[in-house]
Amino acid sequence: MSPLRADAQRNYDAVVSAARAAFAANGTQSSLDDIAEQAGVGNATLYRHFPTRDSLIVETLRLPLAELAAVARELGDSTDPRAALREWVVQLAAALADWNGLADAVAASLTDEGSALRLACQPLQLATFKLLTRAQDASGARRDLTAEELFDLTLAVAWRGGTSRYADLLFDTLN
Amino acid sequence: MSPLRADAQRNYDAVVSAARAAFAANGTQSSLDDIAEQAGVGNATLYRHFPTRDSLIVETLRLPLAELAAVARELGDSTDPRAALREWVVQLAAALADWNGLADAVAASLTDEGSALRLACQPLQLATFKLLTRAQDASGARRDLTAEELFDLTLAVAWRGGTSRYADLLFDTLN
DNA sequence: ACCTGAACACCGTTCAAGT
DNA sequence: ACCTGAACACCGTTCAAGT
Repeated sequence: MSPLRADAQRNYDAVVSAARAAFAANGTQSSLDDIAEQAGVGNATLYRHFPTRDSLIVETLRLPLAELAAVARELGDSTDPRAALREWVVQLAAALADWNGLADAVAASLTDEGSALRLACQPLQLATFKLLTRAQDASGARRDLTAEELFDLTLAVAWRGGTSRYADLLFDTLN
Repeated sequence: MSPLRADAQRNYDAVVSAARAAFAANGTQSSLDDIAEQAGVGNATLYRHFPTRDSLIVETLRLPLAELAAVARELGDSTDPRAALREWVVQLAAALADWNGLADAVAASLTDEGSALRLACQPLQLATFKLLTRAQDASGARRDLTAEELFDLTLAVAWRGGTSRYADLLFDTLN
């Protein structure tokens, strides 16, 4: 929790910026050595700050995750729980499809107990649970579907591109 | 098309056997060097016979692909086109989920023009088209869904394990 | 404390040399 | 014709040496 030394902070930020650019351009499987080089930093410095690829992905996802959290809060107040759930699925699928390989990374993290990415996704799973339950209580979604299943299927939609077409098809499943 | 020399044929078969065992145990991303070693063959011999990983996967899939083709033929004669389509989706998803990484390999091959795996999957896509069209003509499936979309979504179901639960949920989309 | 380049083990792919 | 081990370039990860 102690603040980083100034040069360490600079390196940290440079790595995160380079990682974001590399992930956007070449997906989350981008070479970590390349990212370190783009950041103008020794490769071991990257590992010092981010011992796992997941931990680096999580840091680059900070903003999108915050945005999704805001979306979930808004939708939780909607007067149309069914429409709110639809919108959530669409936005979640789109966000998880933003970078190539991200859906794979998230899916793998779900079975990796200590993963930082898994931890970072828990708010998304919780939001899915809340919005699904609310829709079910308003008879806006079938009762035999669990939040785990819906999150998993949304992830699968993201894996195939995260288009709203597929998200809509998935949503039609909820009737 | 000329037959292989006897020792070459032996090596070929040994590689395919070792690949099948490795794919079943560790997924389709198994190390090719390991497979060659397990087969008791130099690594370059593996490459001589299978210039790409996809081509090796296709050869190991020969039997399951033939079985799926037989299933498709049977279902094409069913008197209940809607039930037949459901069964096809369930079986296709299960087959594509049989090995870890197989769904990823197939998905990647779809955008890889010269892939042997893409070619090998074309009969599956054609069967999906035929069975979907037949169900649609019998008012057993929504008309706004294309065979490409259904195949793609079935692949996504396979990616998440290929359980019949998910295949059923996907099927409920077809109403 | 933090950084660095090099080392290590691994992988996919290619090639010169063998029979 | 076919096989082989070694070579090459690459990657993730770790470590001894620096400041």
